[in-house]
Amino acid sequence: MPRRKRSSPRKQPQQARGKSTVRAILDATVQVLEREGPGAATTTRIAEVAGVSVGTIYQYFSHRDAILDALQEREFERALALMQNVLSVGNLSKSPRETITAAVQGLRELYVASPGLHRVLAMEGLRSNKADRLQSFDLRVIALVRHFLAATGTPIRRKNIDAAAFVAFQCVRATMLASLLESPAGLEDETLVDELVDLLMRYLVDEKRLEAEKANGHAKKPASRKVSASVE
Amino acid sequence: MPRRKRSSPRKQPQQARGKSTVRAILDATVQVLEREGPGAATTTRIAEVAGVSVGTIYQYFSHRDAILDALQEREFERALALMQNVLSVGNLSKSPRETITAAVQGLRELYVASPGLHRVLAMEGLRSNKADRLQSFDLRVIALVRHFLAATGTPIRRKNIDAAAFVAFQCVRATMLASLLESPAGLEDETLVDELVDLLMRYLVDEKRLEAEKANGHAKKPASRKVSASVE
Amino acid sequence: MPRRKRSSPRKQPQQARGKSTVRAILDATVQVLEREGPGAATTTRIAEVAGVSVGTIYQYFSHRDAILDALQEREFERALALMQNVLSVGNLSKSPRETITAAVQGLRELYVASPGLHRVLAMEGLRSNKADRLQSFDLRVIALVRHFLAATGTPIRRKNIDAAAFVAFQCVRATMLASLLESPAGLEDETLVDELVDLLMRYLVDEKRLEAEKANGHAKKPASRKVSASVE
Amino acid sequence: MPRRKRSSPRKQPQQARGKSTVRAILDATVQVLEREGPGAATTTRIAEVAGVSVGTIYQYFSHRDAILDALQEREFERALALMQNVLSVGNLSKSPRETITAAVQGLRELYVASPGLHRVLAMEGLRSNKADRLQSFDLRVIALVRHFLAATGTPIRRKNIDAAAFVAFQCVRATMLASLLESPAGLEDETLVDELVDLLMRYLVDEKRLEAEKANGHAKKPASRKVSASVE
DNA sequence: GATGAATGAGAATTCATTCAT
DNA sequence: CATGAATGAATTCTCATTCAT
Repeated sequence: MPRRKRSSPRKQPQQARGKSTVRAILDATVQVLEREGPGAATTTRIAEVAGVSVGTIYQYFSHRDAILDALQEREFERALALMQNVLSVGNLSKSPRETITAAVQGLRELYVASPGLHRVLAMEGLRSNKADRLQSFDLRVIALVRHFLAATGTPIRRKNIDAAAFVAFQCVRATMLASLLESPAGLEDETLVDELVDLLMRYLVDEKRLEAEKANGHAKKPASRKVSASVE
Repeated sequence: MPRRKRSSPRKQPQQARGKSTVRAILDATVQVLEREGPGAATTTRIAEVAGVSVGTIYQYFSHRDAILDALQEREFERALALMQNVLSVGNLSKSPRETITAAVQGLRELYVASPGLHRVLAMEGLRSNKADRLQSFDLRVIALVRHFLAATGTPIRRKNIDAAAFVAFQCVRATMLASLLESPAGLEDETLVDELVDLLMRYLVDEKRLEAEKANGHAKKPASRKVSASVE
Repeated sequence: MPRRKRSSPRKQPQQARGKSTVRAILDATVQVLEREGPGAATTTRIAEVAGVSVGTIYQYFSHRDAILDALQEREFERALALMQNVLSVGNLSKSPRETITAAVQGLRELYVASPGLHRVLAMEGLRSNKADRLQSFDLRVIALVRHFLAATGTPIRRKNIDAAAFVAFQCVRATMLASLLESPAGLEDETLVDELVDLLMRYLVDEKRLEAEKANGHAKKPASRKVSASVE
Repeated sequence: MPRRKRSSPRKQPQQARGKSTVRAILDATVQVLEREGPGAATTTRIAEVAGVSVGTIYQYFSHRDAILDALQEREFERALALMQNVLSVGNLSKSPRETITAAVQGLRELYVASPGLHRVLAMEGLRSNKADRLQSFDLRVIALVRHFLAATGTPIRRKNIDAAAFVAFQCVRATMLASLLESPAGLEDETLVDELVDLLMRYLVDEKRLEAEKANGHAKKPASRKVSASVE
């Protein structure tokens, strides 16, 4: 009886063995996705590659999609960790362009590492509007960014930070994914990063004010407003 | 015992009846997609809604996906027609921002008209790398844009026009689709268009030079270079 | 939406249950073939009769025809076992006519046991030129026969043993099948066997020399030539 | 509504146009069978190749299988004409071996001309036990043969002429078909004919008596018994 | 008579999920 | 806990046949 959706939450692995089994399943899924394509990622095949039986999968995941959910979660965590790293205190002194470059570069590495996975995650995202999951990720990133902006005083051109974050996120994500899947001629990796960085800089940062402030020796008090965002 | 797969190219409707049947099938598909979601778009359901039998579908489409291909083609045509209209001679005098706004606005209407369809088209695009189809669409749009740019002399900031077109296309497409499907709070329709227009303007157009030229009374000879693209 | 064709090699039953399931499927197929005719042998009906679900069939057979292939293999094995028995060492002293009679008689029993099956196997043989499968069977039988001939010193009239084996095989097979399916008046079972035996004797064996040798007290050294075949 | 079997006998073409249409359909069927294989011989494809519409086929044939029936009839007629020719009065003086060779040779030409057709006819023969059709053909051939034998006085070894005719027919048919479809190495066309002729001669003709009679100057009165058949 | 669009029952095949061992 | 054989609903696609034009 396939595809019956039940919400009985599966056991959270509480033992070491469980943890490694879950990881094996997730890794197997990614491997299958990368090497054999989305069509091959059946529960049976995943179990095979993971070295367990189908039954075992259902010990840890309530249904097939839960595997993908977990994978998405994992990718979110990685992206978040990346952002946290890029926006960490140690980088407060970097220029906005440097910071953005680091972020885009980092994200690109995430995508390059497993394009097949991201392809499927994107498909799943389209298939089932799991807004909440994405939402929470968004919120965390935005919080991170806001914090960083406040700390560095980077002058932001956008009024509506939420909208800007959404737009920026979609642009980066879509462009990377598409370039990875289509690999269009004349769009080498560096070009891609350069274009995206430039796009983000011009879209997000008020470069005029940035230079002024730089010249000014950072005279402005960046933390004086919760978020220094304005258009003009 | 039907088993063998033969990819007989399907009949092009030669009678008036056939034409309308094809349209009925396509429309039914869109309708199902919009009202019942991607999962409901089975050949049986489509036939049902179209008021024909399954067999009839296969008179005109070699396999289920061919319906989606046709639908994509149709949307491409519409988008192309839109662009052609926006970039038509009558609009040569419009400002770049006005032109871009018109384009984005128009595309948005296309997406709003059938978000479910575009969702599925996006999914299909991810599933099967049909680069060629997209490619030909891209090329035609780019040709259109190049022509327009050359005619109006809009100063373009990007060096690599192909890359820029690719990035711009992905940004607009992804953002629209996502905003339609997720309808995130605080991102109303006008906001979306505004953000995208601004993004495109800043990414594509050399606004400094644009203003200079405007002040200059268009002294520059725009057609003097094949494509007036430069960064700075 | 199952669509993609993947020819995953099916599992070899590793548990006792699997073995008996495979047998159940094969037996059910034969039963359906015999009782309901070739047209009734759909996967669904076979599963029904076998007391399993369709899915189970596909655990062990990659596609419908694979069932028939397996059945053919099984019949080949049986025929081979029969021949091995007939041509065994214990029968070296039997006269050629006795040996041929035993072979034909035995084959007839195989056909009589499931004429419907052999009908379908013949049809399949015509439909898809699976030369290799037949070839390997042929070769094994021919090897068997050559060996026996060499051991008994039966004088063979044919020069071209391969051609003769082919012709003989086709004659026996076709005649039996046709007589079973058409059951023509005046061709009772014994008549059929008699006719075939006589046909084979006269076609294959050099009876003149046979008698001479018999009179001679088997003075000839039969194994002196690899195969004592000659015309005249 | 496929495969509904009705027995409304279609119109016999009474006009010239009808005749040629029927021929076109039959020829198209053979052509498709030969060039595209049994699987391609759908009514639609046949109509296409014949240059008519499907509807037209049903004007002359009550159902698909009727086309094959007609084709079988046509082949039967050809075979019969061949036999009639071979066994004609002009050939009374030929030796039995010459006559048989001519017959086998002629049949082979029939098979070689359209092996694909004969393959399908054989399959159909297996599928639907249309004993009567075959029967009437058999009877006519046998009558022909009996007549010839009586006229020439060829001494026949078989007691049961009907059984012998059946066996001989099956042997020739099966061997030819199989050799055509499998084209086994080492069985060239002449070999095949030689083997079959020898097989038939030894199976059917009493060669000892034949030579005796020849030496005797045909002293025996061949017509003295209705059929001069005996086993020794 | 001819046409060919429409029909729809029916066939093969897939794969998420369960559960007895 | 793990296993993997069994399940069966659901899906795609075919093709002989009909009948309105």
